[in-house]
Amino acid sequence: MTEPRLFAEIVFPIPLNKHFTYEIPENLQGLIQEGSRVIAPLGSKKTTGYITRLLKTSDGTKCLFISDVLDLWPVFSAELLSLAQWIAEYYMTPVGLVLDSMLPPGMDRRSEKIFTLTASIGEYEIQTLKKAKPVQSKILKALLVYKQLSLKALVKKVGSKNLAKNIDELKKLQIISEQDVLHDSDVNIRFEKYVRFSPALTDEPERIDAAMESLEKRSPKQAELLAYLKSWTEERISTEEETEIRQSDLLQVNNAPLSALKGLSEKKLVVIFEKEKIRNPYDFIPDKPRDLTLNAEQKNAVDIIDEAIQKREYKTFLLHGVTGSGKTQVYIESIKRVLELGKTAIVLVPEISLTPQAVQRFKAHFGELVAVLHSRMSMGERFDSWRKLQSGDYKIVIGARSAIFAPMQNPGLIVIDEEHENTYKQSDSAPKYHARDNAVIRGNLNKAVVILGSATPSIESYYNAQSGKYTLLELTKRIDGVPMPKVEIVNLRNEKNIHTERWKPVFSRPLREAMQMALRHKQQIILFQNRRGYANYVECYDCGFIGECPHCSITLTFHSHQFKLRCHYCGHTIPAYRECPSCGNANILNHGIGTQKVEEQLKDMFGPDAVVRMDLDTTGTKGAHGKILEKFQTGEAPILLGTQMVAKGLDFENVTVVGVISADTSLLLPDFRSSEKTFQLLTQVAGRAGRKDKLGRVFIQTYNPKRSAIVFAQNHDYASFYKEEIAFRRELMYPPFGRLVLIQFKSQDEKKVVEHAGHFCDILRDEIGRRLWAKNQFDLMGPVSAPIAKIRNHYRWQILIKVSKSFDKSGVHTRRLISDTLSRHDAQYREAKVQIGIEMDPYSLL
DNA sequence: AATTAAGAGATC
DNA sequence: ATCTCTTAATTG
Repeated sequence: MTEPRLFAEIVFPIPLNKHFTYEIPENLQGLIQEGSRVIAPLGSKKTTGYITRLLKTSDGTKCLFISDVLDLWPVFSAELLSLAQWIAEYYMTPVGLVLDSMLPPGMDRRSEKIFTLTASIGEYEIQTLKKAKPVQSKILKALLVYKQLSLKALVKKVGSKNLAKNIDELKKLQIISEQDVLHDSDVNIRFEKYVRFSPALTDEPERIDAAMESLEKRSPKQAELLAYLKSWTEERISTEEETEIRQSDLLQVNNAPLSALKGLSEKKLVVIFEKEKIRNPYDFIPDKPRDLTLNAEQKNAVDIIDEAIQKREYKTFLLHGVTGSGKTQVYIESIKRVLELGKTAIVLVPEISLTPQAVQRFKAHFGELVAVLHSRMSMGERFDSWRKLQSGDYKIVIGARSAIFAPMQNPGLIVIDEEHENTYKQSDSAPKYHARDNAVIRGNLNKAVVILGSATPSIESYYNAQSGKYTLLELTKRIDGVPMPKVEIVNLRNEKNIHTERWKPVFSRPLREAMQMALRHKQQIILFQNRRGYANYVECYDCGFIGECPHCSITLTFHSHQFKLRCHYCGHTIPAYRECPSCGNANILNHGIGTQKVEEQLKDMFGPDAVVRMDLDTTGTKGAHGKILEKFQTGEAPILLGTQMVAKGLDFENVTVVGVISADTSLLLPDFRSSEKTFQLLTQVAGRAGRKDKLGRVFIQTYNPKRSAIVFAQNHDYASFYKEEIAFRRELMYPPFGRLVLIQFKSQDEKKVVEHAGHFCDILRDEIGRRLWAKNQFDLMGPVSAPIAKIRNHYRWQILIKVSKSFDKSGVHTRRLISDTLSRHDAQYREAKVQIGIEMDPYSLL
């Protein structure tokens, strides 16, 4: 009796919104499940694909066999598969790409065609061919030298592109042959060699001594190794630890050559074996846990959260706690409850605050159960974390946004720390998802509790808490009774010399005086300026010429260190102007303030060693981040200056003065969220001041002292800020009342971009028009040139769609509208030259 | 006549 | 995404 035939639906990690049906060969039946990774022939080669569904019958006519299965267990659980489906639909991204982004990079495998010479060909034959078939002659020559080459390598060696026909001819003549070779994955399990006594010897310890004696004379090194291994083993047995020793350690300690060990192994005295090595960049010994005594508010929050945890139901909490109110303690306590139920936990933090210190804090409580996942780890490190999470060895993951896809078994709790942070929105590559929103979906699928924590919740989340979608928990007091810092607003317009000086002052008098006072008392200072480089832009005083990037339509930023002008979008760098390239005069002005300029002035005022600067330019190398913070922590440098990086989660006891050099940098951006962002930033920065018994002072410098984002931040008044902001959002139908979709058009050809954007918009209007029931529900903005009209030589245009959420709650209508428009536009106007990108719920409109 | 460059179409 | 096939332009 033959087994019934089985089929499977597969998606591939390619930008193609389609699945394929394959047949499962008999020998793989039972090994392939929904969520498995397989190798299957696609087009002319084999590729890694993901099984989304098992089928009893096939629909199509053509149907190939799956070649192989890649893992013992499916890499995607049923819940992750569902989550991927949801993301694919909501963000209008092919499922294959979504699934791909859920795995650590480097795991997939693909095949490649490799060509080899089959006939014996020499210089003579190659020369003969040269006239009639020069390309074929070149192919043979390359193969003669390199023996075997892939198509890609062949193209490179030969120097021409379309080799297919020539290769076909050579194949027919049986001069060359091709082979489909399956490549290994880029990342693999790493093994390490270990040594221990042979089992026979451990039973009869006296034989060890006998062996040592007999080796003493002729092989002293071997005897030495045995002696060391013996004492090692005895010590290990007494502490009930594993008795094996890492081969490299054993050899290094005894300064012995590998051959000595080999000798012992040949005599069957020791066994050398391989063990998996887990690559973990956070492999330090955990600290002692900090005191976890909770205050009344924290305890109350934990109790309410715990109630939901015990019910094993989905529920989302918004934990609104002022800076320094101890939200992390609430997380840790909640995680403990979840672990007790045999469940696991996911903790998301913004990428920049994923410091070793932050990880250390969780490791102190959960030790070896903690895994870390973020994009700055190496492939091997991510792969190992991922595997041990899947196997259940790790119970907790701390990671950046993509850790929301961690392969946890039975997650019971998902924490999103600083939930308002825009780093949770992926906006550069597909899928353009929001990790916080995905967390809520995943929580639902896994019946897990979700905690969104923030001192300054996003307007959307707070609204959800108000309307009952989330449950609001508040922490209004700082731990240990530390008072909120006193915030002073400094109106820069009142600062003297502003009109007589060409350069606007960096430091106002009040801030300067407070800094001097703090330094005198050996206290520390944190300064915040949300723009790196030296100056915003350079301008010629005489003719008005402004330095701009030739590839992107933005001004160049002056970096005084290297005396260069740099584009912050594409990195284009040119020497700074000594005289104006337009009029030739040497009257170049630096406008605006960057961290470098601030640093320079600080060094002038307080000496060259007083400041450490932390921004993208100084934290480029590995470990630089930690070194800078250490310099500040030890008090070596009393002033820490930086961009956003210094605003987040840093706790230093001795900081009494915090200064915001310019609050206007983020306030004046053309973005409906600019005042929300400013409020959040100022509140976060202010939270860095004052610990324990020292009262902190915060100075906010601005030219717009009346702006509500600034005034409310001064008073630590989230409620009033929310009230004002939500009214504005409601009136203009911005989120959370409306849904935004950004459609971007990109091309090197400016005319084409404009044309396509216009055409797309026409169809969009037409599509809206034919939906009579939807009339006036969609608001179109554009097409317009994007705020940054050109990046890396690509011109950018955009259309913004705004739709009321009360009309289209789940977004189906909007997605339908867009996909209909897309297919019509594609059909009439198919041109690869213009890229169209669709982003749901864009975070930045820039 | 052969090669090269560019565009369209399909992938089970 | 990546490969293959088609078509038209380029070249000696």
